[in-house]
Order: sequence, then structure tokens, then C-alpha cells
Amino acid sequence: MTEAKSRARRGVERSEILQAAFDLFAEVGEISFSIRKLAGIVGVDPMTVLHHFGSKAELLRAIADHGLRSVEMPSSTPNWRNDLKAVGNAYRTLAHHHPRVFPLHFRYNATGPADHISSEIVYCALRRAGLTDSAAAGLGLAFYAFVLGFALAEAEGLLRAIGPSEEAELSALDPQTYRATQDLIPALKTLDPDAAFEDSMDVFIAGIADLAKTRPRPTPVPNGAAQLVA
Amino acid sequence: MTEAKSRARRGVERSEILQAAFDLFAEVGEISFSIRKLAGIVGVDPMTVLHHFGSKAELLRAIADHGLRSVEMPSSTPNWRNDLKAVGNAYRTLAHHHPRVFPLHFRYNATGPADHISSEIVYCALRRAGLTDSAAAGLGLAFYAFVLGFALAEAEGLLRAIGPSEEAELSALDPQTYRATQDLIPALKTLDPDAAFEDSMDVFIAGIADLAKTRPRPTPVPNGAAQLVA
DNA sequence: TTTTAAACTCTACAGTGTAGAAGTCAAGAG
DNA sequence: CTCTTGACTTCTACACTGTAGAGTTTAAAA
Repeated sequence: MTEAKSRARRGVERSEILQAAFDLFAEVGEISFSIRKLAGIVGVDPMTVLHHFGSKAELLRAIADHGLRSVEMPSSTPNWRNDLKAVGNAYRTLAHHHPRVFPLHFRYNATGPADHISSEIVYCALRRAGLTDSAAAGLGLAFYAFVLGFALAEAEGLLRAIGPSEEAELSALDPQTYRATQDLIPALKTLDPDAAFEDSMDVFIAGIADLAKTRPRPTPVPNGAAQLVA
Repeated sequence: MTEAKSRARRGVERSEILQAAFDLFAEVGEISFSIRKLAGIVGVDPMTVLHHFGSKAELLRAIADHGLRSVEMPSSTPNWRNDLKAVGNAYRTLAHHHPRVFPLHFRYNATGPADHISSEIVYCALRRAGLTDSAAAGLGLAFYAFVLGFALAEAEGLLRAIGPSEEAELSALDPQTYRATQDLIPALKTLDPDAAFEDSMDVFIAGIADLAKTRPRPTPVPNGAAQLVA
């Protein structure tokens, strides 16, 4: 009990620092984030935060994990297509909510339990789609990379509709060699990230279904799918 | 002429610094890269490199651009499927050659001319595949994000076959909720990144073909494709 | 009350990016 | 030839960073 009390006290301190660290990082981004600023905000000595987290790198890890924990990962359903979309949407909303924190998820990857949950859903979905185990493993990671890449690109502003300055830049290119790019300028001006994500998810899913047809797994997925449904 | 000579002199200095900067960055990575170390290597004052590049951020931009310029982008062929794969492979080899530099390509995106070349190929391929302009724009960027995401994940070691320690970590998970993950452990132990990339490319391409069939563009791609063939 | 161990702070150090002043030096103008 | 000009380079200085190491506080256990 006494030990619990001691741990509780340490816990609140640590979680308080972590929360403040996350907020600061989410607000100012990596380049402006520093342990000293954080300590100043919490009202504590800089060495105190190092005492709790060991090093700045580990603190960043904790920040990433904290962010990942804040988004609720979906659970498996009988519809593997929707499951894949749900995982994608989870990471996408994460990127939308805290765009400055999101790059950390790429750096400190697949370590937290939330990552295991989401990859379980992906693996499970791919097997139920009819993929070989080896194909499911590779494509699961590829899907993961795609979702992270898309969300990161969105967080960094790469997927917005282009503005007048970018339009001018593209128009200035040689019309001969950049014909397709210039023809697509109208479409790029009205680009909808949601639609782009929807489309690419559909493309990925259709491709999965196709692969499962041309190179199916020898035996259907060994049950286990149903029991994951809540 | 005198001006040209002056510029030439400045040019060699600048490019020499840039080359050294790239080499240093490629060797030690971002966290250990500093202007002062770079200046020490080149044998010049730190302020000299700032005078040429303005700020560290712009220097990093230049490093990213230098790396992108080092890989030769493919050119369009009549086969749009191969074109997509070629672009993917170009970025992948870039990531393999200079894994520590690669994250910069994500941060400073779509600014260099090399980016325009590759996206032109992608857009052109997607239109020839039969996609709508609006679908081609969105899926082109999504494809780009996927390729960058995959290559970055590979550069950061996320796509290697798992080792004994990761296997132990996965085995320690609850077998009930992480059934698919644990079933896939053998496949993850023998994961082949090349095969995973090949598979995901095929999946993407098959999905594109499917989408082009269900939602085709009103008119076939307005010529222009053939003239890009060398 | 004393012991003990964790939590916290202080000081110090080596290193960072870069603003601003000062120096260097080659080319063009007189 | 001298003088000016302007780009290039360097020096100095400042505010800031992460964190090692020693010291201090504090709260629970004996």
C-alpha cells in the first residue's frame, strides 16, 4: 500500500510531465521542442524530466506512445475490407489531430502495444481475404507503410489541393515533357484528400482481392476470425 | 566572363561544401550532423557554409536535392505498369543507397525538378491506365506517398525479417487476441523486402486496373503518351 | 529516531545555430 | 597605378541545447 502510494505519487508526476511534453510538442513541433522549455512550463528542474525519462530520445518515444494511445484502435469485424479502412482511418485521424507529433510514429515504430493491435487487425484481415501467410506478412507491413506514408504526407501538407503559387510553378514547366502534369492542374486544384484516401484504399483492397484470387492460400483461414468480433 | 569566373569559383566552393555535407550526413545521420563538424571537415569557418546556404534548414534542403539528383529517374514507356514499378524502384534504391539521408526527402518534398519528373511519369501512367483525371491526381499523390512510405520504412529497418528478440516479443503477446500475428511469425522470420515490394506493387497495379474498369475516363488518354517514348 | 532510497535540484561542460562586425582579396573604374 | 566596390571569409559573441555528476530534499521503513 505504501509502495503503491509512492508509485502513485511518482506516477502522477511522470504522467503530468508527459502530458505537458505532448502538448508542447504538438504545439511547437520538434525543432522548437526542448527539455528546458518543457521543464519551465511544468515548473520543475530540467534534470527532473531527464530523471524520469532517461534521455530526450526516450522522452520522444513516450510522447509518440502517448499519442498513439489517445486514438482508439478499431477491432476486427467480419468484413476484412472495412477493417483495413478502419485501421487506415485511425492513423489518419491521428495525423490530423496532432500533425507535428505524427513524424515520431514513423521514427519510433511498432514498439507500443497500440501498434501490435493495429497490425493484428491488418494481418487478420489479409488472411481472411485469402492471402498466403508469406504474402500477408509482406503486404501487411506494406499496408502499414502506406498508411503511415499517406498520413505523414498529409500531416506535412503534401496532399492538399495546390494553390496559385504551385499552379504557377507547374505551368512554368516545359509543356512537352510535363504534359500529364499540366493536364492534371485543374484536378490538382480541386484535390480532395478524403477522396484520394478513399480511392487508394479501394485500389489496395481490390488489388488484395485480385492477388488472393490468383495466388490463394492453400487452406482457408483457420477460424479464429469470428471470435474476434465483439 | 569575369563574372562567370567569379561565379565559377563560388560554384566550386559551394558544390564542394555540399558534397562534403551530403557525405557527412549520409555517414552520421541527422542527429550527429552539425554545421561546425562539416566546416571542420572542409577546413573552413562555420559561418562560411552559412553564408553559402543561408541557414541549416536550407542546407538540408540542398542535401536532399543533391541526393535526389544522384538517382536517375526512369522515363516513360508504353507499359504503364512497368513505369509505376520503375518509379518505385528508383526511390527504393535511393533509400538503400543513403538510408540516413532519405528522411529528408519526406520533409522537403516535391520541390526539386526530380520530383516533377517522377510525378509526371506517375500521372502519365495512371491516365494511360484509364483513370479519370481527378482519380489520377489523387491516386498519383497516394502512390507517391506509398512509395516514400515504403522506402522510408525500409530505410528505418521496419521491413526487415524479424530476429529472435522481436520473435520473443511477439510470442509473449496474448495468443487469444494476437492470433494472426503469432501465426505469421514464421513468415515474418523469412520476410523478403523485395518480394513484399513486388507484391504490393502488383496489388496496387491490379487495383488501378480494376478502378479504371469500374470508373473509366470518358475519353482515352489524349495521345501524348507515345511521344514520351525515347 | 534513524536509515534508506527515491525524487529532485544545482552546477558545469561541451556543443549547437547564427547575428553582427571585421577582415581579405580579386576585379573594374578612374 | 591607385581607389573603390562587392563578394567571400573569418572572428567574436550570444542565447540555447542535452546531460553528466554531485549534492539536497523528502517520505516511507525499520
